Amino acid sequence: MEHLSDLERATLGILHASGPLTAYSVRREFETSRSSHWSGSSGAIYPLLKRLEKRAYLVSAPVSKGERRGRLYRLTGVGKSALLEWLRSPVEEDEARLTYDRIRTRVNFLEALSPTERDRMLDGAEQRLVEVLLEAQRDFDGSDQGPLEQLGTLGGVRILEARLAWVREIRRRLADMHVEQEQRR
Amino acid sequence: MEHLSDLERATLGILHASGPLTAYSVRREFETSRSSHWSGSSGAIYPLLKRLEKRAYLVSAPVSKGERRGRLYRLTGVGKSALLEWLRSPVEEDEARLTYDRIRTRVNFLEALSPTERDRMLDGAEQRLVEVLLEAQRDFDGSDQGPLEQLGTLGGVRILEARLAWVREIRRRLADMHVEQEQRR
DNA sequence: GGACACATGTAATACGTTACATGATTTT
DNA sequence: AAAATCATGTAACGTATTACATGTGTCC
Repeated sequence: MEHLSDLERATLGILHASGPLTAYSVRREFETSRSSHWSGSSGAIYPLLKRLEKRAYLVSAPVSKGERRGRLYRLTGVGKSALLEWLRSPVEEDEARLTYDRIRTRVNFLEALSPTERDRMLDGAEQRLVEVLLEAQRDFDGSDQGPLEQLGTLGGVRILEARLAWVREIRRRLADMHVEQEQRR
Repeated sequence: MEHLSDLERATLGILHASGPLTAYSVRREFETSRSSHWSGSSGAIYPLLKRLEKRAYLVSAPVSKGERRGRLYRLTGVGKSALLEWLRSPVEEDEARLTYDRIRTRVNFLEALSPTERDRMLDGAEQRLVEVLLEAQRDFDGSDQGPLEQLGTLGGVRILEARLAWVREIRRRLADMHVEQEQRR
């Protein structure tokens, strides 16, 4: 059964949810999904699909839309089993722990900046988060997703809300710290 | 000035915050940090430090603790400038958007499971999130970090809280949906 | 003195990104 | 007819992971 990467598993999931797709359509799913950190670059997807087909998770059939060559990829029984096995497997600690947040990465080194610069950075972060949150909320509200597929999108919204609240919280904390320092003088 | 990866920037930040360090100590910062998605493997860190030294962001001097060979890496002016340039640069949309959450990746494909299996998966996710959140809160409370370094840790806590609340929310939603379906029969 | 953690490093491997090449289809 | 977009793919590149090799210091 071997090991599958998250990108590979997500690809199996997309193929399961959205039926047979061409490589290009798979790419677009990743490209347009706002809550994916994968770019869906062709250099990633095309080799990945070939890989998965060689391992029998997928089969492809040539498709002729007009003159265009192309292959439609479809999940095999093996592929579906692998997807289900993953989804049914116990959630590991790493899955709960591991997150990646580039704003948090910056915040970790806030110390290197002056108080003014810190606030400027956090202000910028706050603005971006607001922008992105609005987008995500629009995606969620005016979505053609079913109630189940929406749940992932909802997670994206909730996490953005939390990140925004957090940035605001630390701006307040820093402002308070600054006031305290002033008073101590 | 070239392009630096996030891991490289984080390394500069660590070196700035914690003074001269050996490669091993840098590794441990990543390994023990619960809110980093980098493993801090030696195969990543040793070449990275060499790379940064070759590009003049760092300098190293041999250190002799007992008989042990080793090199102590220290930030140069160039390195500090690069760090500050990064921290001062406007926050980009991608930094607000891009997050990685393996539980959300799973949830996106919940549809493939039966209602019972869905709940089992979410229950497992909830338990893991509780575990990890408790750890993170302990880290935050009993921490020897200064108030500024704590802010990143706080972000980790806040995001975990949000992810946990989200998982609980979708469990409720799914339960409600299920009840509705029962009633409709 | 044996076991184990500390510490430094390299090699093989895998895989995602960027950039590029190519051609079909649609739009203007 | 030219430009833009759709679509498929490859090649070069960088870099993170895993596994391994090696040796030191410490604890029992």
